[in-house]
Amino acid sequence: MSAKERREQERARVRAALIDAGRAMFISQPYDEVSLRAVARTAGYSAPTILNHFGSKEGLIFAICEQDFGALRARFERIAKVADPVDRLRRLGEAYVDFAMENPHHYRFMFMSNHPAPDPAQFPIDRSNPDLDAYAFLRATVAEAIATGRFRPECKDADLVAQVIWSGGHGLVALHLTKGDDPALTFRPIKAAARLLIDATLRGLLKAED
Amino acid sequence: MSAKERREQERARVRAALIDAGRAMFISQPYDEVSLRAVARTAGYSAPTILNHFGSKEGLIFAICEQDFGALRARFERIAKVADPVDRLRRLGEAYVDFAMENPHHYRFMFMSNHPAPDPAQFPIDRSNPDLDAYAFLRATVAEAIATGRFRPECKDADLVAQVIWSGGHGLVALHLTKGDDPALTFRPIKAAARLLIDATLRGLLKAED
DNA sequence: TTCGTTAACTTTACACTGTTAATTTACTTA
DNA sequence: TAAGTAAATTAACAGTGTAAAGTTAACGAA
Repeated sequence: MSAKERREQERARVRAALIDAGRAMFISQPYDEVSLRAVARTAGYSAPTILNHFGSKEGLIFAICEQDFGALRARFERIAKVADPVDRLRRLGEAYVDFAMENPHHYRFMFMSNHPAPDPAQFPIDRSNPDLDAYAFLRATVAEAIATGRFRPECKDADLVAQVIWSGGHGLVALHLTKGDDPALTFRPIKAAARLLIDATLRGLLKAED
Repeated sequence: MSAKERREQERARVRAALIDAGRAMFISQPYDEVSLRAVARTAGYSAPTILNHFGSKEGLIFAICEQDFGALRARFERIAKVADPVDRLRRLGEAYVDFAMENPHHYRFMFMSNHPAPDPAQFPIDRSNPDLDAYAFLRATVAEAIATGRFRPECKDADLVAQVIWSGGHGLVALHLTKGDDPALTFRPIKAAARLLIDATLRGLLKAED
């Protein structure tokens, strides 16, 4: 093994250690309550080391999320095998809501925080590959259902339909994450709401016979 | 005028000045990019004066939002006169989306930020009065539509149905506010999406004959 | 009128934050 | 062995929200 390779391996090891330490804290605390210094301390490094590896605090959090979103991708891959595109949409919605509630801080950072899109050079997300990108997967499934004539005639635009469906799922999750503990809002169990939401949205978008 | 009254009036004047200065900055910048010191400076006071009046930074921002949400309430009051509850729901959805897009930072703070519910003593929002609270208004309208037999039989729970409808609207708005400038997501115009979303959601929830 | 009280505001200070710059340390290579 | 390089460190910067202490002015009672 060359010296350069060894250096790179060591660098990857440190990077992994920082991500692990960061994840341990980020699982239980949201983005803005996890301080770089705290992560660095638990990892056994100093704060600027994180910046050296990830460029910024957001870079670190994004790296953590990027890794853990593999779990969502894995579920998508299983769902991709479902033959009927409408069934697939249903399963997709359930998986999306489940994932968000299991990883609230990840979800919050990825879909509810306003940050410039991460540097594609450092974190390449293939937006055109449905296997890797959640929205692309949704859009492709919608397009398939449109192509096979399942949607109502006014639903010809796959992006528009996908965005309407995504809005429902995201809204349900986001409200629960931000307002779920508001005692004045008697939230119904999210599972029940998700079921009604998915059923109603699809019924409203699909042709009557479905 | 008694001295005490004069003092209270002066206090209200300062309070209004702080709110005005805060609003001017908060219109164009989100919550976390508006610093107390900056607001205080433009209002001609020192930072702790804001804390004296509003208890915390969030207290100030909430006071600003609380005032400006009067515009939303005014629209709701007009909509309240619409006879048909389903028509009312439609109008409600449109008004909600419009308001959010016209006041993105207010919306972000009120519905997309995680803060403990504001002290009810200082900011009393009557949750039971539909004229004042957006969710209460939505819920009451849903309940009326349920009572008059417009919704499908599985839609008996006004809270559940209201939360499903709210999810759609909130999700659409929230996605546009956080991801609206992501070049990889070709967002369709929000007006068009809102129309399809509202149509589809209601069609999916209402009885077929509607 | 004068004195003590009170309220409102300011200055100062604290404990943080993410980030940058300068510096040290260790290792590789010529 | 000497030079060079990469990666860590410490120190420092410019902010933040907020708490405590100090200042000033107006008020009510003697």
